[in-house]
Amino acid sequence: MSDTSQVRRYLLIDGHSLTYRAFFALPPEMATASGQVTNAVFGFTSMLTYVLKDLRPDGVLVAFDRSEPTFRHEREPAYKAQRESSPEILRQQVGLVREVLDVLGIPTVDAAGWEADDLIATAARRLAAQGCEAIIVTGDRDSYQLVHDPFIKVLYNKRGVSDYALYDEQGIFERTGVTPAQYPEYAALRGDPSDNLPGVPGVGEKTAAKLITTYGGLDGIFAHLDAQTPKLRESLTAHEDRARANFELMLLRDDAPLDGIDLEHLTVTPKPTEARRLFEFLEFRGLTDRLNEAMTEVFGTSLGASVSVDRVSIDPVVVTATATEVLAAQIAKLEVLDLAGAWVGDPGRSELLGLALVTRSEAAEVTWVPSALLRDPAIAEALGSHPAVRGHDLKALMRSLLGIGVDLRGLQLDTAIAAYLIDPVDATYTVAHLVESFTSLSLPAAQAPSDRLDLDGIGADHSQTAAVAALAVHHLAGPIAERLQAAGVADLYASMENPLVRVLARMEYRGVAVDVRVLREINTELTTEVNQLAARLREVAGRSDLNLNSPTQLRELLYETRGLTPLKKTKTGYSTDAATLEKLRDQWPEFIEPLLRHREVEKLRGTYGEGLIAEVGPDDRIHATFHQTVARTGRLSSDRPNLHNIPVRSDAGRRFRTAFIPGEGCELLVADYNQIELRCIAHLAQDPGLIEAFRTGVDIHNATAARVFAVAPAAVTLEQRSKAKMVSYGLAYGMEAYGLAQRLNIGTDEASGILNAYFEAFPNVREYMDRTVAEARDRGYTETLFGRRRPIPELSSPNFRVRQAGERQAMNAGIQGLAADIFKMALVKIDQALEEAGVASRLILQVHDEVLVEVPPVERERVGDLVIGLMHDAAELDVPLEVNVAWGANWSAAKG
DNA sequence: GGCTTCACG
DNA sequence: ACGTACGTGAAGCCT
Repeated sequence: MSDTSQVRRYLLIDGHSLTYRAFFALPPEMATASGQVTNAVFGFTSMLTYVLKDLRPDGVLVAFDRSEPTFRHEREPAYKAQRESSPEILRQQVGLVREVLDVLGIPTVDAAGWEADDLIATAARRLAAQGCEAIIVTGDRDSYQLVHDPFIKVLYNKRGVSDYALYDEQGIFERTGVTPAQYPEYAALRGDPSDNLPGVPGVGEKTAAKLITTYGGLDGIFAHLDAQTPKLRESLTAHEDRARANFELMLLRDDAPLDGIDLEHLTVTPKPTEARRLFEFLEFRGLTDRLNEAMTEVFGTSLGASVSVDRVSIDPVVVTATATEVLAAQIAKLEVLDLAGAWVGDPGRSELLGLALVTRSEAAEVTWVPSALLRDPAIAEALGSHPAVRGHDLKALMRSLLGIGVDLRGLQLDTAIAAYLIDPVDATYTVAHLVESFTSLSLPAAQAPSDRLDLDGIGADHSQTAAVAALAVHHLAGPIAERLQAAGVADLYASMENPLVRVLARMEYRGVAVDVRVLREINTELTTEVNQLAARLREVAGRSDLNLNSPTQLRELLYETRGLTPLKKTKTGYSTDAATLEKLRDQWPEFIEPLLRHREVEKLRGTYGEGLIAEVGPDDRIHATFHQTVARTGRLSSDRPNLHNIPVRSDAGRRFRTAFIPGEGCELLVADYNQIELRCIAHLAQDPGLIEAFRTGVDIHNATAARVFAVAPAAVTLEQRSKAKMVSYGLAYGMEAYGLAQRLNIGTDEASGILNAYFEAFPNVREYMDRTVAEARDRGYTETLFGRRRPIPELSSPNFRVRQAGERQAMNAGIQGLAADIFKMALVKIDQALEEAGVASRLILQVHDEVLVEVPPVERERVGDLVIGLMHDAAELDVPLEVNVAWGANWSAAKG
């Protein structure tokens, strides 16, 4: 901060002049995603940042011209003269500059009929009279005349946004050859091109300065015309009136009204929340940080306070009955329980060190509870029964806590999931991000080692990080809950996503049992086959060093060495994917056939053989993580490993499913929805034909084929049925004739005929697709029956291709999203019912429209009925939801 | 880290 | 003239 014992220093900024400079210094392509051009406002703000940091003033005043026509000046400064051409974009940005100043709490002034120059001159002289230092920041030279040691200086913007010169009297003299007081007469003679002011022809900088210094001023010069060369004398005589008029114009007035401006107290008091919002809108990321730093350094008032931990209280390492009772009682009394876990490694997977909970929000007090203490029954119970738990990505914590006997049942708000519902496209749901976008706070930078708490060496900095996260949640909860409401997704959150967190945590915690011996056996067989195939392929190719996993090498071999006709291109070259190879097969069957098989087997070996074995835990179970905030349609996703893509379509691949088994003493129940997406389409489109078909329970693809190909259901051929099936599924994705043709290996004409026949048979479907796209375009987002929203900004893209992709996404989102919603509701209900029934059966896996449940034989009938019933009733559509159920000793056996 | 390929619904 | 079916995650190659 500025040293108050020194003379007080103020910056007087010419807002128009600098905005104008910035506008031309930066490219007009600079704009926000929404299209607002920001070059001038960015440049101005950047200049402001530089000058604040460099000059460290005690206060700032920014003056603007009033837009009304001036009564005094006939001349128009260049930027005004060009208003018609640079126009709207510049004018808008002057408005934005004023908004920036407003949120920063920097005083501004303007007055009808007065130019910024005059307001600045007035302020500068008054400040000087009080013994203060005034530094005028401007790109206009008029202000040179005000320079007055040691009180008034000019910081002149030479060019760009960061090139300045600071002039005192000496500086002005060196720059112009005259004193500040002589500057108006000097400028009257030579003119000011940048200010649209013509001077006396033949009089440039040097002559003007020489004349002024020799004769003291215009009067002296015109009194000694005879001393000049004939040419100069002639020009001066001819333009005396202009020079005299220029002089009048150049003189700045110092009697402008500074209404409401207290020059003694030009304080800067930012409005942090509004500032964050505005800078967010303007997309000033790095600049915001620099400006914030400057504001903090110079004025000690930052744009946003950090989340701060006043005190982390540490409970006794030695667990005494009294200590735990006290903590448990304290937890029970808290109205909300804001908490965050800390792990050595992966959240939810590695060992939980403990958790931080906000015990006194007013004092930003956080209590650190090490894991050892969490095992205490009193504390476990207090945590488990607390009805209003809030946190960020609490599934990870729930999963860890289940491992030490704590069952968090009272989740009220998970900020990560709430943020996902508010904008499922954003994809960055870290605590720090949310704090940035939902509050005016920020997260403190990592603590220096010396600041670390000493918790017996264990988890020292982790506890601090968790403490900050818990407090961040505390600050986030309000704003996020508000936004959930505002976005219309609060009900969806409360009824579906919130309860689902614990359901998934329980599934992850339990995991799915696998028979590792089976996995190894499959893997060994696959490895043998891969090796044989590889040897054969290298021989056929005559290349012992051929890497069959390298698309580059295959490309070279197939298309260059062997000269096969390339069919499809990728970004980097010709494609060698399976569909392409299939078509090239006949050109070199003895290589391509084993290559295709090699691809398949190598994929299975690498991804599933090796991959799954590596994920099996010491309990012989696989504990994947289910992500609730990833898929933009509302689906779940799975990783480490991905249990959503275990092979089933090929015989070789399906074998992996035999390794997925029920736990000891259980059977495996596998239940899935029959044709759920098609049923969603039938309901959404309200298509009588489709609805009828589903209600009567006929083979849907057969019925569809009968209608599309106009034959009796009994006369439908297998080929017709498979075409109809392809069309039905393609629909949900917005497939076009070309795509259908590719997949059915038929001509585009035929494909187009089939599509048209489909839409004629089921007219409401096409109407639904059109309506959905139109609605999404209007609103900017799609919405499922359950109120799940998905923004589709692509719909307003200027790029045709991108826009078309957006249309397909819009068509698909309502369908895939509705199916996902239905399934999520079913999961929540099933888990809840199993718990209420007090049975030992557990959900262990879900795959988009399929659930796996471990069931002890005695519970078989009860649990089977319960699962079928709940899935069937998960949503009320105009078509029935049909559920297939199968039982087995492994996932494959159970699959019909 | 981007690209290609491929496993699933 | 161009590209062409939605949504995921994992592995291996290549720069």
